[in-house]
Amino acid sequence: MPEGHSVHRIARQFERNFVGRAISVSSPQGRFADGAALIDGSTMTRAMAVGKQMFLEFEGDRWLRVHLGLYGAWDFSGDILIDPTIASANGRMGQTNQRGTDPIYDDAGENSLTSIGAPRKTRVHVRMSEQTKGLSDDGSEWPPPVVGQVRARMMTDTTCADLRGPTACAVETPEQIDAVLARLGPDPLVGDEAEGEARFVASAHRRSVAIGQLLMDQSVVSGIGNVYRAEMLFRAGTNPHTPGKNVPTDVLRRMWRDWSHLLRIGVDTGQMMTMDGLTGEAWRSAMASRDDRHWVYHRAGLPCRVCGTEIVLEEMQARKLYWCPTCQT
DNA sequence: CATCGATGTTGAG
DNA sequence: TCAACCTCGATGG
Repeated sequence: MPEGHSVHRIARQFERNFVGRAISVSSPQGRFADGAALIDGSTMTRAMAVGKQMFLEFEGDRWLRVHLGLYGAWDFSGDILIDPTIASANGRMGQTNQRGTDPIYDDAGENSLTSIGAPRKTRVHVRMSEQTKGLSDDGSEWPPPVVGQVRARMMTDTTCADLRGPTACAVETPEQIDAVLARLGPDPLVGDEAEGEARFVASAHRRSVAIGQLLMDQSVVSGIGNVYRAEMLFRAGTNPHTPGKNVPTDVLRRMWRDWSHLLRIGVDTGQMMTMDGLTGEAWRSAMASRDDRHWVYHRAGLPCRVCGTEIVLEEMQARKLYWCPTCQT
């Protein structure tokens, strides 16, 4: 699954295009039929993301909770108002293309609304005028045909969002939502940031578990996944195996602030930009392909960009962990 | 065209 | 600790 930044971007799309409107909710695939019936036709009143969880509030004290899991994704089509706080275009959010970006929101240009040769999977269609109402600019119908397994479809008069492959998609009560929220660690984009920092530092510093595991623990800090974990540990110069209690609190504070920084960049650009210190040719080179965009992630056996040591690949909690044994001590 | 692996979590054993 | 979930781009034949 996309890490925390993508979920915040998706929540912003719902905020802009669905909140305040009556939503037709269905489950073309059928597996969400019961839940869909509970909220079908009601007005969405709020959309929010906390870490990798998204919460959509409907009138009548009903919430839809969605977690994309490893390969879930949302497809948006129809009229899409682009949130000014995020970059261009529209289409599929969540999964990433071969270049490691959110294709829909990649502001590199290729997938923008005005571009040609957009990737096959990108469903870019914006109604241009009354005359073409009911039709999209790519010639497809309205509502869009269901393609493949669509767990949930949410539609306003003009905008459609299809959900596929989620780990969680359930209508819940405010109490159930509170219970989920209570289990989540702080998210730099939710609530008071200084308070979040204090919570993160305190909970990480009291644990004997490796910091590499703590960063991935959604009850310690929300939204970090396997890519950001590896990159943050490299940026902090920290050995992933260091017990949380042995990581100096000032280093933990720097890690929290780094996460806040990286998350904002991710939300703004739709890319997991972790080499933001680079400029000019170095940046262009780093952005050229997904495998060239990170300090250590997906670089097993390659020389460390800083010291030349071979990047190590090991398994930590059944997830691949990449790190530089020389730079991270 | 078949198979693999992935930015994740849950629950069984 | 590991299988299941159930999607799709990448990879190899």
